[in-house]
Amino acid sequence: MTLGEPKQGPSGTAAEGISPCAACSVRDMAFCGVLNDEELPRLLAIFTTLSVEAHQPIIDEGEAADYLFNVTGGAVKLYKLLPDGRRQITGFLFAGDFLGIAMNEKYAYSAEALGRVSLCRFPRRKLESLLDEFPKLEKRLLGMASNELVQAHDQILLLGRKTAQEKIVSFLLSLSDRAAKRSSERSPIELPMGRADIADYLGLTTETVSRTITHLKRDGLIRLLQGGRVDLPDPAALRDLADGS
Amino acid sequence: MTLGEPKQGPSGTAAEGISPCAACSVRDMAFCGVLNDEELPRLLAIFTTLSVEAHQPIIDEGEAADYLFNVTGGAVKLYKLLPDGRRQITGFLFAGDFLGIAMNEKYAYSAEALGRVSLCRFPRRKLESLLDEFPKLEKRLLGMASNELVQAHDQILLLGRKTAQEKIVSFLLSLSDRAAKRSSERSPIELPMGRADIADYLGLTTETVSRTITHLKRDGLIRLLQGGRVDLPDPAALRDLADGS
DNA sequence: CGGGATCTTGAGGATGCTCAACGCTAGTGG
DNA sequence: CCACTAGCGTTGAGCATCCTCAAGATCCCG
Repeated sequence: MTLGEPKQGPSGTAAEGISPCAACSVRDMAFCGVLNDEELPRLLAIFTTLSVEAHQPIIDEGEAADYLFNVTGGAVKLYKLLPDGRRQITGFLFAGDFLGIAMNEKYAYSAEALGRVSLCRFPRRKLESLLDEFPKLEKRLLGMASNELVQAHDQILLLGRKTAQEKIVSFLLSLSDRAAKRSSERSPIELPMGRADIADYLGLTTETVSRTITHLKRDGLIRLLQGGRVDLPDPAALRDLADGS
Repeated sequence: MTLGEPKQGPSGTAAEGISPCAACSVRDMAFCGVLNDEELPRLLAIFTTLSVEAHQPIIDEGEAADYLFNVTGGAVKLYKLLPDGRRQITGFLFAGDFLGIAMNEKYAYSAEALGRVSLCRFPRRKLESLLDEFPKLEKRLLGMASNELVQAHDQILLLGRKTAQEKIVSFLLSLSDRAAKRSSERSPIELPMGRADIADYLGLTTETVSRTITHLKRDGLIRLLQGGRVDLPDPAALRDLADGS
């Protein structure tokens, strides 16, 4: 089972009556942002909002890709597994990110809620019909896919050729950059994921992640705050560390 | 400079007069395949064919992404560099593959011809206009971008969590699969790239690539033939090795 | 047939992993 | 209110995989 229907939260009721898009804080960042107020109802008609509790699955690799999602709040991890249990996290999603571009009838990876997550869920067939109706929607998705590919190649460079410290620093900076795009503060940054998730994202072990963070802390390059928040006092120095220059 | 104009080969003349698409062996696999004979002239009007000699650059990371390409023959490597010279090859392209989806005004990586390469070159602006005219073209590109994302995530899993042997075996199998799609034989496969390129693609060194190949050879899992060709006598056994099961 | 590049093989070493113990924190229930 | 516990993070010691450095083998092209 892909999505636990019973876990559908109380926000599902918000879809009745008033438009959830009106109050949506990520509408401009998400792909829906290209639709104007007259076109939006066509989109509204096909999606439902829902929320998923922490640690609950959202999609499972290999299942039929019947739904696509927009993350409107919270954080999501995407991952793939090898038969013996080794895990690679392929990405983290935050508010405004789209879930499901990378598919092929079947989902290419699994997704799980990091904390409580709010989502808009679109039936793929219906969304594809809308793409025919609104070419600018399709153009937007193509642009987002292109951006995701650029990021994927950055991650490939990181995994293939960077040291543990460069990986950690690159990771922190990318979180900082993405927070800035969501018009949050650039620093301190939130770390909604645990050390094991960071390790599986960067191709390391939890021990190495922990040690490297301790090292950065001792060098005064980062500061650990309450609630898993991290302060980056000298972003410029970190940028240099991130690619070994 | 992105593309050495003087290197433009004699095939450039083929664009005058008869359609190069009529004789194109990869038309069905490439994105042009969705256009019928009446629509094709609109595409013909905007692109030029050219060939690039071995080891010559095709695009450079960071340059303005003014052109997109279709590979019609030969092989191409895509790569990114770190400031200190470390290199990560992010992919190899063969006949029928599209070059340039992953961009953002600027190219996200560099591309270089492995041997002599034949290309169709499209000015991006003009191609984007055509996308408005032919939505099915845009749909096809979105589908290709989606496929590329799936493959990128496979590569991320490989780089983050696979051993040297699993990486090599996965690589050989993926070449075999892609050759099969181009309706070539599934085995033996061609290796148009050197050991150093394979190493930079898999996040290894040339020595480790060489040793691992030697090891596979001793175990009878592969056979090295003339001209850098490799025979895979037992694909099923290799599939098991590829993901550690 | 010669020479440069590429590939292979070997020995030693370093980065990051494995295995293990300890500390911290938050949630729980008495 | 506090002891208890479970999960997570940190630290340490030893080790394995893969890298580095080096030399020899092979191939390819002139």
